[in-house]
Amino acid sequence: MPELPEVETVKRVLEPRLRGLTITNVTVKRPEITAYPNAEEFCRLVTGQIISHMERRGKFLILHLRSHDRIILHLRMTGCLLLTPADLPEEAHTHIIFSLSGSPESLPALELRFSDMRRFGRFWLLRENEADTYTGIGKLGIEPFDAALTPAYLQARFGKRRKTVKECLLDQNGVAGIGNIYSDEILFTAGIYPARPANSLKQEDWERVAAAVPERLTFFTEKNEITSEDYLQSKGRNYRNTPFFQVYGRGGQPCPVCGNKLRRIVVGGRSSVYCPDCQKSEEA
DNA sequence: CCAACCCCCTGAACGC
DNA sequence: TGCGTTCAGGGGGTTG
Repeated sequence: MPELPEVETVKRVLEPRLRGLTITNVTVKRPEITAYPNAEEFCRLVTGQIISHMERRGKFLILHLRSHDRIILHLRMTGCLLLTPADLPEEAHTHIIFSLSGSPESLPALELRFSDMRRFGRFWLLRENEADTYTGIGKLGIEPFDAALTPAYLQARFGKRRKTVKECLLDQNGVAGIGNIYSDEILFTAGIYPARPANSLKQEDWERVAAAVPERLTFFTEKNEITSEDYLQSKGRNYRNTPFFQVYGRGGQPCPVCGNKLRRIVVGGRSSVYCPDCQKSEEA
């Protein structure tokens, strides 16, 4: 499910509450979820470790441990991370449970639970200084809020490619964190037809894309803001920014800018919605 | 290098 | 009602 704004929201909700907690036990119910090392080894290495802080990189979450080992995870399509009192019933499709200690004694014991209906999500554990040849984080492109995200960067990276501009935005090794929803939203804001070949974009087009990427991702991240109580209450699935989508999932409805009908097409195998009038296939 | 497929999984929505 | 098909916001792998 989640793209950068959702992963960032998970990080913002959980990070302050996880800091300093000790992982006293780990239960892995579906061994395939731990991509590296194997489930048994994963549990052995994680047990007893203390969480220092949490980070997001692209759509990955990284739990930094005080030992400088780190737990890395990717939610993929339906993964969900919940910090919950240990006595609450488990969500369906709960595959990994981290028992935690260290919260104030007045509060009930906590668990960090990973549930994932489609089981595409993955966990990794990397020891301090262990080379990361497993997760793909090392190949990720720049963060969307990095000052390095300039029109020149995009043009240099994608300007000669024949693939569509939408596929370029989805390429995690160019800019990390954009998925199918926000690529549509970004291209709508930039006024660019999603199936346009990247090598047909002009300087001014890349300028609009470079501006729209951080602007839209910031906007949708802020719309997702949620208290940790509401986050838990909604099972981590209350993405409150969805009413603010301008085009995603709105094929056939009126364009929020010009009122003409939004159209749905397939680009790079992904469903894509755009406004034929606001996003011309060629610049005038 | 690239495009065009395949795979991983479950569940919701839709058509007949 | 039931059954089959299609689709879903993630990524990776193989083939030609």
